[in-house]
Amino acid sequence: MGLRMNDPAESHSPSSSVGDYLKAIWELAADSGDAASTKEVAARLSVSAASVSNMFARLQEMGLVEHERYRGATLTERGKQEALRLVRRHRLIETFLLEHLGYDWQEVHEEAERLEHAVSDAFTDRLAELLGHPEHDPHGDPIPSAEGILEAEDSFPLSQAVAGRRLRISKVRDEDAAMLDYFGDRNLVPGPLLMVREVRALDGVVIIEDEEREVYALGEPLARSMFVRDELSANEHVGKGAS
Amino acid sequence: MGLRMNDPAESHSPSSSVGDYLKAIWELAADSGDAASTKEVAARLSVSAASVSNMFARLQEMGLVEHERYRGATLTERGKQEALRLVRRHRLIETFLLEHLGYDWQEVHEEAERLEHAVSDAFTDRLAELLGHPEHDPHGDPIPSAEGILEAEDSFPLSQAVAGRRLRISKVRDEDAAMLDYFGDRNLVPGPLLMVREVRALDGVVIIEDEEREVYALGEPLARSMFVRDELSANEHVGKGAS
DNA sequence: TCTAAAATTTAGCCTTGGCTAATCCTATCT
DNA sequence: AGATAGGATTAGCCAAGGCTAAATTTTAGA
Repeated sequence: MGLRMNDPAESHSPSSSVGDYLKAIWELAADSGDAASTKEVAARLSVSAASVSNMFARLQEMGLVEHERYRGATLTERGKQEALRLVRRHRLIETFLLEHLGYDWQEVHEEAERLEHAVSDAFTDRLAELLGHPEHDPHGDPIPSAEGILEAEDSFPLSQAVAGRRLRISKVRDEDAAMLDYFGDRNLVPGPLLMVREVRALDGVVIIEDEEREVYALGEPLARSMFVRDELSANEHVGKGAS
Repeated sequence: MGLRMNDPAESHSPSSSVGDYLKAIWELAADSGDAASTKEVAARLSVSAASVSNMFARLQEMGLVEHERYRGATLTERGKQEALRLVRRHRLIETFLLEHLGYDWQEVHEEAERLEHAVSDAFTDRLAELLGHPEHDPHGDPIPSAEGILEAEDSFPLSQAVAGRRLRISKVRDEDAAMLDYFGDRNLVPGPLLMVREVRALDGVVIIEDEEREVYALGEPLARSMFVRDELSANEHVGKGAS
């Protein structure tokens, strides 16, 4: 944008495009564990693979990702912090839209996606205060702290549950509006307890019962979009430490 | 960026740059009455004159301004509506930042300037509802309606007042942070009544007294930044209709 | 009226972030 | 091992919006 500067540290806050890439890489790493491939990022951002390839090189230049040719990109520490800043903004903004402006689940994502690039850190922190410093957004996703720390994740998709367990819904995927609606209409939102009646390997259907004894059979796509946490509180923390 | 379309009507919402130009032209027209010159717009947007010249041509192309070479630009009806949409957003956002997020006068402008390009009309209208459909922002500036109608302006700068009049502060210019602070600290904000003690042609100093009998001598720059309205309520509405 | 200063426009260049088409790796299948 | 499909990269292009320097038009002063 015209401002010349040789400063190699480039402390500008990244453009909105750059931020979108960082967030996409972060999200992909979060659930595939691995480096984000050109193709995955392209799909997520609705952009051509060539553009992604191009941007990977620029992000590397800026010190935001590590990129080995033909091998995908992973965030550097700085890249991760930047991504988390955006995630924090996004989730706080979503919370605000849902709780104070009467948005419904589907409308929220798009608006937050635009706003997260326009607000300052000062705005974000004051918004957090207005909202009472929530630790999760209404989907159940944890909100990174202002210092860029994200709560460790101990939930797993309902599709991996075992029958007979008591579970608590921790979050629902916010990618598909129709699913969000389905869950929302039935009060299958973060918070309530569930009982797992059956997990059918045959077709991936999971049968659950909620606290009102209502029973639902969820097909695999739905079961993969609902995340749950084991409900056994403070007694089973063995075998998770080392190994 | 990249979406091909021949549609001459170009119903895209304008880019943030285009919006900035439209708003600048609108604001300049508002207080100079005339077409906005290249130089004025350049100064207001901190951009080179060449860039403005360039953009004037593009805005003309888009049907947003009327531009005669070497003669400045004026908004078309469409351009004006677009500018008013942004002004509405800006003023509602400022109101929200001041009233709900604890911003102070100086911080507000910059944040609103960025946000006004990122929010949707839906957001704007819901925000208006949250705020109770205010008709003025905290500076005293009227907020255009969702339909793009702006209240007629009947205030004038204090520098044009005459001694002995009772006036009500209707707004303060929000361009200079130091001035805003000066006014804010002394509760010279939209609302209160003033008595004009003296208007000194010699040096432009205006001497006023507020409702607490506090007396202030304001130099011309300050007096030009405070806008007032005659306080004589519902008896003098003659000679304003036709003619 | 003529001329010089000021404002405006034009020309030519840059960066960001897209795109398509062509080429190049990698990995997989036979 | 070798052929080949599919993902990744490169090459070359585009538009938006900036910039500076040079040219042009207006305007104001003598």
